[in-house]
Amino acid sequence: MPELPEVETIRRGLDQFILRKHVQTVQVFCDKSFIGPKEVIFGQEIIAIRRFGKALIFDFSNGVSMMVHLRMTGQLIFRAFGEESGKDYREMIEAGDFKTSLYDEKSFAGGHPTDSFFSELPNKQTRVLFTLENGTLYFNDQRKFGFCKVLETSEVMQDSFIKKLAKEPWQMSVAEFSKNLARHKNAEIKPTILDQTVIAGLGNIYADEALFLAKIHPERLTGSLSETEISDLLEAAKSVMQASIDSGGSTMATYVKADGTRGDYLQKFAQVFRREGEPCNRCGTEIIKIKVAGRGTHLCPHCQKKIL
DNA sequence: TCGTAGACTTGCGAAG
DNA sequence: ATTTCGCAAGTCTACG
Repeated sequence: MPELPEVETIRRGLDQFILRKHVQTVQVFCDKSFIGPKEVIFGQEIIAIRRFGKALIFDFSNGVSMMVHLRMTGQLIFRAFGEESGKDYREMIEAGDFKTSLYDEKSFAGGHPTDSFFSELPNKQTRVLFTLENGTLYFNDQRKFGFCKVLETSEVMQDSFIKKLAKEPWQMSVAEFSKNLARHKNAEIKPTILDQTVIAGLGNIYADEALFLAKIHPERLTGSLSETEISDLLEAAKSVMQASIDSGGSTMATYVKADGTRGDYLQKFAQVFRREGEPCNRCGTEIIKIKVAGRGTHLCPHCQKKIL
């Protein structure tokens, strides 16, 4: 799931609920999903929740940190004590009380949208359960690609993933983006911008959306982009991700409004992603879906020409 | 060094 | 209706 905007939304939500709270216990249901000793965070206060690209870092009061990466299907769900069934939460959502906020006073959910957002927890997909002072945080993951990893706070920046991560589009100059792109001159532009060491935060959805906005065909060779196109692409990456963050947490807010139907965010905001067969909002041409570097890829064949 | 295919893992929905 | 199969919002590794 979660690309940068969703992870940032989760970070903000967790700030509301669990910052300054103490971890009482940690239960690990799947060994693969929790790396390192869990005991070192027992009793510790969460003093910060940071984000680097799509990764979250929880800092504890004893100089220990925990990295959480949701990969494709991870979720983080907080429920205050007594809200474990999730029933009231769903009723509230269905009643339409959910406006722009992603959460009420008692619950929060973010990540890959599934029924786990409002059904009873823990469930079959719960990999790790954190008991805090005020409620329970569930790390759920349909597949087991995501993970929690305990490490020293001082070692966070040396982590193999964090260390290689490029800047996020808001911090990156056109010159730096251009330089990073130049390392992949002969690769197609789409896989190049999915590379987190080139630019941080884009995943399959926002890569397609950014390329559409910048009017660049995903199979164009990276080295063929003009300076203007590179600049437009960087702007587009900022724009599509910022819009998603500003929408107040796309995945959650719109998912629940759709009464359990998946992809309402996409119906509402996406210009190309999962819109194959539908008309381009810009020119009316039918959006197509192709495969680029092994990934499903959506584009408007009129707005995004392969050859200039 | 660079580039792509495969692996990891589970469940869903389309296809037959 | 039941079974099969391709595919999925991510990243690392292996191999040419």
